Amino acid sequence: MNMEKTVFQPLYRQTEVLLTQALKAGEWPPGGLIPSEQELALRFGVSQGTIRKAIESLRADKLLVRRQGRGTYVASHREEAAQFRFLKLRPDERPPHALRSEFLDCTRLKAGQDLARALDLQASAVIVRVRRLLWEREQPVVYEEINLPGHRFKGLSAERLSAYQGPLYGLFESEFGVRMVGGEEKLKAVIGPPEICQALRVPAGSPLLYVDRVTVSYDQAPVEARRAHYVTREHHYAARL
Amino acid sequence: MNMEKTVFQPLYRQTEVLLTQALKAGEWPPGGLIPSEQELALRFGVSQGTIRKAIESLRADKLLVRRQGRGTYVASHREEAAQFRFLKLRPDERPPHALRSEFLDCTRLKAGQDLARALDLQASAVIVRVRRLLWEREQPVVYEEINLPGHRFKGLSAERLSAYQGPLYGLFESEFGVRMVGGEEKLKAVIGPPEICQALRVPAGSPLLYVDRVTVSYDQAPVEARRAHYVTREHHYAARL
DNA sequence: TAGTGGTCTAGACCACATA
DNA sequence: ATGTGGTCTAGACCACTAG
Repeated sequence: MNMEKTVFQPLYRQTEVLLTQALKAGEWPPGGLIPSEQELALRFGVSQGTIRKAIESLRADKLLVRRQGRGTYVASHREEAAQFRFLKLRPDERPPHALRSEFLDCTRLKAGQDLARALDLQASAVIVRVRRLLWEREQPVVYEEINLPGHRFKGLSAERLSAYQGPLYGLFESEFGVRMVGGEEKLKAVIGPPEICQALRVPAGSPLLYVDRVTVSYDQAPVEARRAHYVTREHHYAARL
Repeated sequence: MNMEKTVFQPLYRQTEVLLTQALKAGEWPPGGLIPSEQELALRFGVSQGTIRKAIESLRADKLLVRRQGRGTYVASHREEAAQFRFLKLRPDERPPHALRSEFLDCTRLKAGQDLARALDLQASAVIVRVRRLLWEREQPVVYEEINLPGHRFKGLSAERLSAYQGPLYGLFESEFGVRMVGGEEKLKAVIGPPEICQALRVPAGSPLLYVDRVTVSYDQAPVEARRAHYVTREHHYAARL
């Protein structure tokens, strides 16, 4: 009988969606200040407490950063705190520190079936593929292949990559307006392919940690498919339960 | 309102601590109902809103489960929802399903330096060590060694383990009053040791995913050190960013 | 119908940053 | 001194569950 189920969404969820849309539209730049609770409450026609709950949810998802006395900011990959959120490789003994990036090449090609599925594209769509090594001191520890939808990364080139200082996702957000907000990784232990072992300066046949990442932007839209091999001889992948 | 300047903690944090202590003391059993917000507010002398915030924090940490119209319950490892929180190995293609446990042995020995440090014990303290295989259908996929502080797991034996049906952490919480609430894992890709490859029915020299877990109970006290080898030929370790 | 948690509001006051 | 977010309270009403 009662076929119509109420599609009830609480006000603070609706407000959260509106805020996310504003973020997605780039209404406030990464690292920028968003309006105060009072202003937002007025704009959306809800109480301050409701706005607060919506903001708290976005803060928990690391889309916003709150600073008492100063205001609420759009999270940015350029901040110190965000550096180790996406790279979970840590030295076994020493404290972690930033890795140096060496770009190998940057090419454009057709996505193909697998990547098209991962990135929610047509198999004939063009993607940009970046390959690089990450070095810790004089030892490479990561070899990775980064695949991006071509239409969202138009001017990306080897020169532009090499010229940029800082985390890759920082470049993506400031130069291409694509902000990575989350992702999933699938890990396997594999015997490293010969050419990758060579690039990583480890003996042929060494075990490597294979990491398959799909990174998403606002609304969980996939915008990056990354396949990496980690050297875990003196490092480990850190996960929380 | 007792607010010391130097050690200021908001009221809802203090309330959270009190609730955690009650949980730790076993005032309400796992799976059991805790008092309503009204009762707790009265008991701790704070408003309902403050109690709500404390409970929400514990719910986010998966120590409590709330059900509208019914009440707030102590989280339990026997519930369906908690099954895959600690084992992140998933089949590449098929949907995940519960694994069968085969216990190999259960022995008592001195902790030694490494385990003593991980479990916060004296090196001379006695630990219980359980070794087992986890099977998916007719194929073993996990070999693991589980180390527990002997004084908290007095009657644990091979017979008792084999007799119990369901998740291991369910037995720990109901039989020994030790509830696992979180943990950290360190992952490495390794060449499987011969005896472990043999137990897992994979060729000698196969790459395996080595997982070093430290599991904690209330107040982040370590209560388990687990070393496992995963077969990732048709499975992967799933992680979120 | 009674009791639970879930949502929403309004207002007061505190802590912090900046000018 | 002003404006921001952070905490705490009180009360109203809604949604869900169970007897």
